[in-house]
Amino acid sequence: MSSEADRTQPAEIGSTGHGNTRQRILDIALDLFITQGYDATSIRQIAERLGFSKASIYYHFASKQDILMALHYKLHEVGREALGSVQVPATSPEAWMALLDQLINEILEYHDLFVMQERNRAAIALLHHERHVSEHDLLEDWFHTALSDQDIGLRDRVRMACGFKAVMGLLDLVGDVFSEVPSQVLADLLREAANDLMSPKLVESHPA
Amino acid sequence: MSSEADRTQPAEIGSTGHGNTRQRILDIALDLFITQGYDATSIRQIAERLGFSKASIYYHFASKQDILMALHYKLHEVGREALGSVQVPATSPEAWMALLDQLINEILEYHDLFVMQERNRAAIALLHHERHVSEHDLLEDWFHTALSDQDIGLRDRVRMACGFKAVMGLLDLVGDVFSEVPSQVLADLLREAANDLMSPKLVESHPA
DNA sequence: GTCTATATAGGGATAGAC
DNA sequence: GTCTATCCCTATATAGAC
Repeated sequence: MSSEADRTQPAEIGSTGHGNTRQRILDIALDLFITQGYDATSIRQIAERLGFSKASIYYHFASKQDILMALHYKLHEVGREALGSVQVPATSPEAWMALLDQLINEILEYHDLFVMQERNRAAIALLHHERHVSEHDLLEDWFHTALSDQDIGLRDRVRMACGFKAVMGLLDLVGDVFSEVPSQVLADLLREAANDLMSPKLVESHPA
Repeated sequence: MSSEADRTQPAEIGSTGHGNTRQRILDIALDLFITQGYDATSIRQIAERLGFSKASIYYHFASKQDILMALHYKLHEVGREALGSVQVPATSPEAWMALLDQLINEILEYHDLFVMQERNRAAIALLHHERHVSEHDLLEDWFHTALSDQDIGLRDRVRMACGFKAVMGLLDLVGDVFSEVPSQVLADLLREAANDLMSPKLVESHPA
């Protein structure tokens, strides 16, 4: 999919043992960006955890923003991949449910990246603004756009939004409130709930 | 409820016209903290919008954190108020729905404060840590705690969580995706959806 | 209550040795 | 690839005049 490096699949399994320093930096940064936020995290802090000096970071990344960029870009890849199959926004709750189904898988697999994204909206918005990154293959933006479709009845749109936010919201709760629950069990219950939401009990206020 | 000042009700209506500078600072800060984030917002920026110099801010607030604190504290008040009626966590989806009902009202009324809170989690966590603020009368924390109740069946807990997250999530969407929809219409559709979620179509996996 | 000026600290980033 | 040393800038916060 990308141009050269395809060692970017399972994220962080160091090949031999000397480990990819670049990847270690990304792992540490991901953790700190989640717990402290991007702005409150200094290069010094990252270097400290790494066991190296501050300057050494700049051999692997041109700037602090570049680290954020790299993490953010991974989600772009995930988005492009997941959205590869569907192009046109889903205009029915049923089709929407199929998308939520996929989304749940992605969220479970790339949990930390999603959380990081959500907790650093401001910093990432700046990134987009300053570096002219296209946002159209980001999962969250795609869903947002789809929800803006005025051709869908308002009642359906609200329910679709609820389903979407319920799924995204479980992000915080897994590992906290639901830490004792296996992901797959949680995912199934979530799917069931979303499904109920997407097929309302009775219908009357539908337009046309 | 508090000790002395009770001019804190509708938030920002300046009494005469000279306006409460302190309140103007809070309004500006609230806006900037939402759009740029707490860390990325400088005192200089706030002062600039105010038309005053940087130092003048420090006459009204002891520190930048104090500004965040004041905003955060308002949500505490809201929480205490709203939670005054209920003490024991709601152990049934029906009781939970009643709480969501209240929550929707609070969110609509204090929309910006809620958004600010959500977008500056890290900074506010620091606040709690360094200043030993009790979190127990914050709406979001209260709901979180309630959801951890192991006595509630897992299936119900998940649905309660979904309802909660759906309600909280509509926060971002109002004014964006649903900007053309009157709040009350949106609120009603939201209530309807949450209600469906809280009373599943068929039940069998309930424990005891 | 608001100003100017300043103290102090820490951050991002670069230069150049090893 | 990593180090030490350093530059430069901006930020929070304070002192003291008005």
